[in-house]
Parts: sequence; C-alpha cells; structure tokens
Amino acid sequence: MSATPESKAAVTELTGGPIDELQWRGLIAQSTDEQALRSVMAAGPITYYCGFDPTAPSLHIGNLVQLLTMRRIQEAGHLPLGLVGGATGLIGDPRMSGERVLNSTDTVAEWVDRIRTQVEKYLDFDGRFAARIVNNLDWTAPLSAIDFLRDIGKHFRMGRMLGKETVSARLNSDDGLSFTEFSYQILQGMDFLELNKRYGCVLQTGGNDQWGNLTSGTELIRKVTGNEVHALATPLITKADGTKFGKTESGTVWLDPALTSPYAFYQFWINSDDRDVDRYLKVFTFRDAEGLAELAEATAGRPHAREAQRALAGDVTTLVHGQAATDQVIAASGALFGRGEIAAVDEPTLTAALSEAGLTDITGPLPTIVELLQISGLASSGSDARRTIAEGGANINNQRISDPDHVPDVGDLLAGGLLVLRRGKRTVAGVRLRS
RNA sequence: GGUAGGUUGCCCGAGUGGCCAAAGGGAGCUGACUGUAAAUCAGCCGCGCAAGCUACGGGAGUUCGAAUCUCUCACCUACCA
Repeated sequence: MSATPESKAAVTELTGGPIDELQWRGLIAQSTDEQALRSVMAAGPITYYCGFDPTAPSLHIGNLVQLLTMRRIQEAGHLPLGLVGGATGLIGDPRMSGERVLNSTDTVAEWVDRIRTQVEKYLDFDGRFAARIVNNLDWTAPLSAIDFLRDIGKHFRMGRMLGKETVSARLNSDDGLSFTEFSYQILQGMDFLELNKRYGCVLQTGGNDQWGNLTSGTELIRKVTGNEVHALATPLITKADGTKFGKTESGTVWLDPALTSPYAFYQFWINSDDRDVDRYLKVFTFRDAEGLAELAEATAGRPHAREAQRALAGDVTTLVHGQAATDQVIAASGALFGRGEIAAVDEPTLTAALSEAGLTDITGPLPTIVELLQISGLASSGSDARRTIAEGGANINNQRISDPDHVPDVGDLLAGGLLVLRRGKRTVAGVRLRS
C-alpha cells in the first residue's frame, strides 16, 4: 500500500551516502559532527530514530518532512525506528506560545494509535533494513520517580537545561513554565539513551526547532556510556511570501484524509508559489536532480503550464493518499478548473469533485444566487454575497451571474441535480437538489 | 498604595459633542492582466433588498444629539513609593 513501489526496490545495499542526498535536497539545517556521522554511516547500516508526539489526532505536512527524511535514510540502507511519543505526548514539549493544556491519557492513547498507523505508512517493514515502531511509554511508564531522579536526572545540569532557547524564553514570559514541560527535554534525552541501549541507535533526526531536544539525548548518551552519537536537524520549511508553511485558510494541512480531504491536500500543493516549488519538490518528492532540473526549466520557460506544481501535487498526494485518490482528485480539479464545458463532465467525477470541494444538499424550490452563495459557504452573509455578485465574482456552472435576484432554472441542474458555484477564480462549492 | 495616560472595526492606528459605520495602513475579498503563481492597477471590505439596525472595554448618566462629556467597574501602560 506504499505509494512509491519503485523506491522500495531501491532499498538494497549501502549507497553513496544519505548525507549527500539530504544535503542537496536542502534537508540539513544543522548536525552534530557531520564527518563522523558520514564515516559511521559508510561503515555499515546504522540504526536511527525520529519521534512523533501525539499532540493531535493526525500528523500534518510539517511532519511529512521527517517521515520522508527517515524514508530516504532507510533507502540508503539504514534501520529506522519510528517512535511514537506515548509518554512525551502526556507531558508536552514547551512552546513559545505558552503552557499547553494537558490532554487526557485516553485521548493521548487514541492519538498514539492513529499516529503509529500513519508513521508505518512511510517506512518499509520488510527486508534487511526493516523498520520498527517503538513507544516511549514502554520504558517511561515503569520508571519510578526515584529511579528517574537518580539514574537520569543526575546527568542533567540545570544551567544547560535553562539555557535552551524555548525554556529561557518561556521563563521570561508572563506564562512562565511548569516543571512538567521543563522536564520534557529529559524525557526525550532518555528516549535516545534507551534506544541506544536497546537497539544500538546512534542517530536522531528531527526538525530544527527540536535541536535542543536532540542534543539533550546525544549529551546524555555521552555522559552515561561515553559514546558519541549523532543528531541531524532538518530546516523549517518556509514560504517565499513570508507566511507560515503548511497552513491554509481552513487551518493545518493534515495527513488524515478525514481532516484534510485529498482534494484540499492536492489544491494546497498545486497552489505553490513558483519561487517555492523547486524547493518543495526536493523535500517532498523522490524525484532526482535530473528530473527536478527539467521541472525548474519548465517553471522558468513555460510558467503557465505549471508542470512543477502539478508534479509536486501529484507526487505528494499519491504518497499520502494513494494513486486512486490522486487520480480522482486530478479528475475533479480538471472538471472544476478546466476550460471545458462543465456539463460535459460525467456525474461520478463531478460528484466526487464537489464532495471534495464542499457539497451541500438542498430541497424544495431553487433559491436565489444570494442564498446559494450563503448556503454553500462561499459567502458569509447576504451582504457579502451581493457584494461578490456586484463585483462580478459569482458564477454558476462557470457562467457569471450579475443579477442578485437570479434564480437558477431546473434546466441549469447538471447530472445528479448538481450546481457548481464558484466565487472568484478558485473557490468552488457544490449544491445538490434533493427531491 | 499615589498620580498620569490608555482600552476604537480581523490587526495596527486617527478621531475630544452633530458633517462618524468612524481617516490612514496592513490583512482579506473581487475585477483587470494571467498560469488555480507572484507582482501591479482598480474597486470592495459591520448586518440588512431597503427603511433602518447594531457598533468605538462593561454598566449607568448628561444632552435634541456622544466614540467624543460625567460617574462607576474591569483591564493595560508609565512615573512616583
């Protein structure tokens, strides 16, 4: 059920080196001794890990960077440990924005299951470099407070802990910082130590914002075992316009199709800025340098074709939601944004497209365009709807409507009793008349 | 605890009795251009078809009339201690 079977086949022997690969893809923000890491990796398969905390019912596209980084390293011939934070999720990583509200243990347990399933999708559990899923609750829960303080706590120095960027920022904020969140870095450090003991894990990867937590583990291992282990941080993914990556008007772009529909997911990627798309292709797809050069050329020479955006959206959607969902979404997007006659689109495609975009069932006589815009959620109020119409931004079945009192005719209904409403260039919604 | 200043629409910020649904900027929306991109230009940007209604921290007043004046409560800031 993995999205790229051909890349699975690539999991064979040690190759040139994942570090070079990660580097040209722009995936290394900082690392511990890189030369040492290179030679360790060249000497044979290593075991590495990356953790995912259950802070939500699903992972999001920010986590995808980590998942794919793990995957790339596995394909280069190393053994991944996917860690789900059953324990750390109960504590909460300190954020700049203030103290977290603790989630109930039941909630966290449920999210752990969901997230484990998601992580599993991106790793290969067969063959010589088979992945393994671990849960830090397994070694954290049995630990007594006394053992924790004596065996682990003794290795952590307050000065070092207080110096962490987020910790000091929080201490200086009005919110302050609870002991609970302050302890988080110890737990994460402990994970690395535990995985080092159990599986010989020598590398932790993570986002650059996790750097403090990553090094917390490398330092703990050095103190306890005297061994040098490594940490590798991926950069924060940015957008050329300066806004936050991974958000849309409706919020976070989740990996769970129930939270972000495959259609919305695909639309997110296809709307990528020209200035960002090449970088995203490197980070989020498995295309090689040659393929990316071609796409970069396409963006420069034939920007209107949007080849790079299509490639990006297609690849990532396939990776996350599978080929079938992607085919459907591409057909849907084509139907809604295509130049062709919308009435020519077959009913299943149209229904699927509108379901993805947002479909509302109505009964009774057909309402006016003003009401339709409100019912479908395209306009927030009657005034808003009228304004849009006056501005020439309201369309039914790709026909501009300029009369606010316009009522669509039964003859306007497409197959299945559907009407395609569009506000402006790219906001589409459907209404279906149920008799 | 004392004194002074502040709290305006999604955000910033003008406005000190009628001309204020409230300047200006940002965000956002729409159009033109176009490529479901960016930039640019233009329009829009509380609710209501409208009459009108609701709004300038909360409450109570003064006035024909208040975002603007008075009282009071809450919160924030600065200086004093």
